[in-house]
Amino acid sequence: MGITTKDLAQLCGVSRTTVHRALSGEGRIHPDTRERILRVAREQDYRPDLLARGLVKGKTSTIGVVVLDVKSEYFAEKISIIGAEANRRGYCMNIMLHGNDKEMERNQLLRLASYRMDGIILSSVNEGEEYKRFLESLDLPVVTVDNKVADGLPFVSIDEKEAMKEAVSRAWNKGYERLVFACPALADGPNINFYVHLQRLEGFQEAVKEHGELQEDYLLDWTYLERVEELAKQEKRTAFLCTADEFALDIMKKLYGCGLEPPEDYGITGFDNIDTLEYVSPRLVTISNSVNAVAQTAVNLLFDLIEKKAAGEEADPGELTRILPYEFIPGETL
Amino acid sequence: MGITTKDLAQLCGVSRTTVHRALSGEGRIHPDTRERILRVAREQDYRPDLLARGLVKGKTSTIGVVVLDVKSEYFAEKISIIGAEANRRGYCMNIMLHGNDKEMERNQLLRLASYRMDGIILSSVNEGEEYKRFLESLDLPVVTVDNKVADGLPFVSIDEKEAMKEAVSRAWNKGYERLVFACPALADGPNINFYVHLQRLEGFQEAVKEHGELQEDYLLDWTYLERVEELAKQEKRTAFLCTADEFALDIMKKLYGCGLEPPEDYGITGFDNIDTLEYVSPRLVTISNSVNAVAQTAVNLLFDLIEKKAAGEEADPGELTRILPYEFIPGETL
DNA sequence: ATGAAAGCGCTAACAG
DNA sequence: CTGTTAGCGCTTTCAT
Repeated sequence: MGITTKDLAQLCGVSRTTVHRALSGEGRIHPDTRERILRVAREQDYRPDLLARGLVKGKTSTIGVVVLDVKSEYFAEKISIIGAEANRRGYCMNIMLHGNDKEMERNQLLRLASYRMDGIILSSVNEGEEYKRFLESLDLPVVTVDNKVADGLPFVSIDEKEAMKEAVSRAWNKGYERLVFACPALADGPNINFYVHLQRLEGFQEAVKEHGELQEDYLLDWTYLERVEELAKQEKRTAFLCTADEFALDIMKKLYGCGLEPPEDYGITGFDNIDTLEYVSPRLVTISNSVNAVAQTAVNLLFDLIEKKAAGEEADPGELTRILPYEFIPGETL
Repeated sequence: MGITTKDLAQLCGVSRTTVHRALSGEGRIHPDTRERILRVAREQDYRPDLLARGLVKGKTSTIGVVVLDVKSEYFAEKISIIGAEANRRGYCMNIMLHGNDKEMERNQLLRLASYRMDGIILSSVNEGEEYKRFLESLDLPVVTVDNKVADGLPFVSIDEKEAMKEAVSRAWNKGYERLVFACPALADGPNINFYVHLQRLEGFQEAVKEHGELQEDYLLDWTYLERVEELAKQEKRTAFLCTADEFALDIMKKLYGCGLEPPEDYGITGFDNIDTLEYVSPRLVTISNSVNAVAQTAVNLLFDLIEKKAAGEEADPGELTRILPYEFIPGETL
C-alpha cells in the first residue's frame, strides 16, 4: 500500500496517536500540530486502510445488496434507490449477484458477512426454515425483498395476491369469458423460490373462483408461445394475465405475427410496469409493483435494524414485515 | 463477530498456527488433528474474518466495478459478464455507482482502493491528465471502458467513429439527402466525459464531408423532440442518426404521434442495440457496440494486469488499449 | 496536549 | 508435526 499513520507520525515527529487525533478530528490536539499533520498527510497522499479500520471497529459502514442480476430494470431501479439512501447516510453499497444459483447466494452472503457488512438487503432464491437459520447465523440485519424466505424475517413487498385479483376482476368487468394465466417462470422450479409468482397464481385462482362463469387456462412453461395463437383464436373472449411484462410483450409480439392485436382480438395484462412499455404500442395494461417504495422502505427498515442492533436493542417483530400497496396501470390492451 | 481461530485453538487445545494449518490446508499437520479442528470449526460455524485476512495478505481477491448506474442494459450486461469471469477465477466483484457525479466517482474509487481491491474496471465520467494521475496514484490496475480518460491508460472500446461513418454511408447509399445527428446527451457537458458521443459526432462529421451533397443538421440538447417533426417534414429525404437507441425510440414515438413512420416518411438509426428493440416495431436499424466482447476483453485485461503486478512485472504499453469491432444491425427504419 | 501499549483476527517466519 | 513470535494498519484505553 501507500503511506500509513506510522509513516506520518515519523514524518511529523509525533506519535501515531497524535496523527490519529489529527486525522479523525477527535480528542484534544494543538491546532498547529493538527494542521501540520493534515498538510503532510495531504502531501503524502495518505489514505486510511479501510480493512484495518473495519477490523478494529468491527463495522465497515457498508451495506450489501444481493440480487439475481442487474439486467432487469426491476433490480436496477431498486439498487439505485438503495445506493442513494446509503450514500445519504454516509454508507457504502456493495452489490453482489447470485444469478439464481442457491449455493452462490449462500456464498455471496457469507462473503459479505465475513467482510463485516453492517447489513444486507436480499432478493433470495432460497427459502424455508433451514435457510432462515442460515441467515440468522450471519448475525447481521438482513432485509428480504421480492421473495419471502420464511415467516419472521424482515420482508418488504407489495400485495401480489390482491393485485392479481384486481386484474381478474377488471377482465371480468370488461366482459372477458376466458382468462389465461401466463407464467412460464414457474417451470423453472422447484429449485427457485417462486414466492412472487405463486402469490400471483393464488390470487388468480381465488379470484376466478369468485366469478363462477369465468373459464381459466394456464401457460406454465417455456413453450407457452406455441399455444397462444390457438388460445387467442377461440370463440370465447380471451385475456392473458401475465406475471411479468416480458411475457406479455412476447405474447403480443407472437400474436402480432399471426395478425392478432389487443384489445380487438384478445386482452392482455402484464406485471411490473417496466420502462420498456413506454415504447410499446398499444400501451400494455399492467400492475406497478412500486419498486421505488419497496426499495425505499427496505433500506429504511435495514437502517432501523442496524441502529437497533448497534444500540443492543431487539427489533419489534411486528415491524418486520411491510406490505405496500400496488398500483393498477391502465392501458389499451384490456 | 463470531468465533475466531483463537477460540478454535483453545477449544482444540492447540495453537492458533495449527488451527490455521488445518483451515488453510497448507503446511504439515497430523491428519487427526486436522480433522478434529475442522470438525470443531464446522460445529462452531467458524467463518474467517476477511478484513483481517485482507489486511495481512495485502489483497482481497476482489475486483471493483465502477459505473454510472445499473439501469441501462448496457452496464447490466457488462457487469454480468465481468462478475461471471471474476467468479470463475475465484474472485469477487464489487459494484459501485457514481451516477454521473465526478466527485462521487473519485470517492468510490478511493474507497475501493482503500479496501484493497485487487483491480478496478471503470466507466468514468472524468477525463484528462490530472485524473489519469489520480487513477495512477491508486496504485492498482484500473481498466477503463466506454469513456477514454487519457492516453496510456488501459482502455477497451469499439471503434465508435468508424461505426458512425458506416451509418452515414449506408444512409447515403439509401438515397437520404439530409442527415440529422441526434445526441441530446452532449448538452449535459462539459462536466461529463462524452468521449463516446464525441467520437460518434466526429465520425458523423468526417463521413458527411466525404459525401459532398449530403446536408447535415444537429439535435444537441434535450429539447430535441420539439424540432423533429419540422425536420422530418422537409422536402429532402431525411434520416436521423442517433447516438443511442433511446433517443431514436423517443423520436419514433414522437413522430408516430404526428402520423409519420419510418422508413416511408423518414429514416432513423440508433446505437447500442438494446434489448428493448426486440419489442419495438418497426425494427430499428442500429449498431451493436459488442458489450459482451468489450466486457470480456476488459476483465481479461484486468486480470492480466493484476497478475503482472503480483509478479512485479511492468505492463506492456502496447497491449493496454484494445479497440474491438462493432456490428451493424440491419432493420426496417433506414 | 501528547504518548505508550494493547488489541482487532489473521498469516508468516522461524524455531523446536 | 507443532508452537512462539511478530506484524498487517488502525483505534482505544490509560498514563503522563
